[in-house]
Amino acid sequence: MSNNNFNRSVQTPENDFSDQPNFDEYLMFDDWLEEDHNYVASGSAQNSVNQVNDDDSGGSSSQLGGSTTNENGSVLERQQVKERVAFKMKSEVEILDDGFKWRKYGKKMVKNSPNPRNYYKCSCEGCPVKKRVERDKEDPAFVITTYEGTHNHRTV
DNA sequence: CGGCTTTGACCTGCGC
DNA sequence: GCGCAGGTCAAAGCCG
Repeated sequence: MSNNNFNRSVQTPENDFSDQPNFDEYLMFDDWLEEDHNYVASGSAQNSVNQVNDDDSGGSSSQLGGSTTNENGSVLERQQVKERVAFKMKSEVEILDDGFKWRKYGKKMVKNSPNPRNYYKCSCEGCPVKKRVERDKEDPAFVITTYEGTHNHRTV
């Protein structure tokens, strides 16, 4: 299954990004739907994010995972949404060489952040994967990347 | 010349 | 029903 290829690349960022000098820290969320909502709506979850980055402890990240299981409807809803993975890392550049080739198709100012959000599609024909990239509103040194979908091909 | 980025406009969903 | 915000499209310009 080629899914594994994509999963592997996002779940072990240190492998793919080891040659990127700026990644002092990174943080990854599996199925970050609820956190994403909180982040956009109020920024409350973002404090947790900062805590994790500040502390870099496994306990904090499990706190994020545990907070997503309280609503019946949203669990079902989440299962219907295509795979989404978000992670935040310390980087000066927004365009990371993650093994795939991306084409920018949009840029948008978002309400809760002074920084624009950039939209990218995988430029491999037929591949449905998209990603959003935005800078942390409080820590511009951090970049928040959200991958949506699964690559149906191997790395470019 | 081809591919990519930029940028404004348009569409859609959601909350009030 | 209206307004707002997010997401996508498409034309034009730029760069290799």
